[in-house]
Amino acid sequence: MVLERAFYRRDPRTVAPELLNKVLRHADGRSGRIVETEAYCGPTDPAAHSWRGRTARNATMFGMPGLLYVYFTYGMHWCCNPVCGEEGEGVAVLLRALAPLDGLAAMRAARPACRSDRDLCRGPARLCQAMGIDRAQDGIDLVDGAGGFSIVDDGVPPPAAPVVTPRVGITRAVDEPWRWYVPNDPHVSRR
DNA sequence: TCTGCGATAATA
DNA sequence: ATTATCGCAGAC
Repeated sequence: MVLERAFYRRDPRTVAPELLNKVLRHADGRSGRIVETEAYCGPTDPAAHSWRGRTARNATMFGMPGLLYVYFTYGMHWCCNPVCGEEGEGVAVLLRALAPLDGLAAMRAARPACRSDRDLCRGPARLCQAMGIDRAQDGIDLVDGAGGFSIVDDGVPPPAAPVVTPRVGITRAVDEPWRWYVPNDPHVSRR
């Protein structure tokens, strides 16, 4: 049910499409189905935070697979990534959108500016806001669940034919087709 | 529905 | 200076 460490211990380009339709769960009851992901491939990927090696900010990205790397950007937003590959590789998958499943009231309360439930988790920073993920969750283990979060397989398989596109919001390696999303899902950030 | 822009601060 | 973004305003 809860994804085991071996699931994460693979190339992020393999993990990212397989993460589609898995469920991100907060221990407080909030949950959402993952509908959009991107792979970041470490020191060989100029768009990855780990491109120039390990720093204080990206340290978690070089940790054990199954940890959650949470980073701060644009002066006000948090985004989260399950760490993949082998420890020390610096590879991860950015969670870009969820279809909200449970705990919608708590999500709405966490995002007072949000008008429509469709937008609750539509975007990497929006989903972190809705789920209650920020600096306190950087480095938590999604496998043992001790940090209050886990990713579970509830039996819904990944789409047989996910949509593949270049990644969003980057300025380097812009042509690499390392974004995947569930076809025809209204909760995907940019269609 | 789409486009453009300002907010806001850590990082390198 | 740049940034793995968001929400609002204004146009259509």
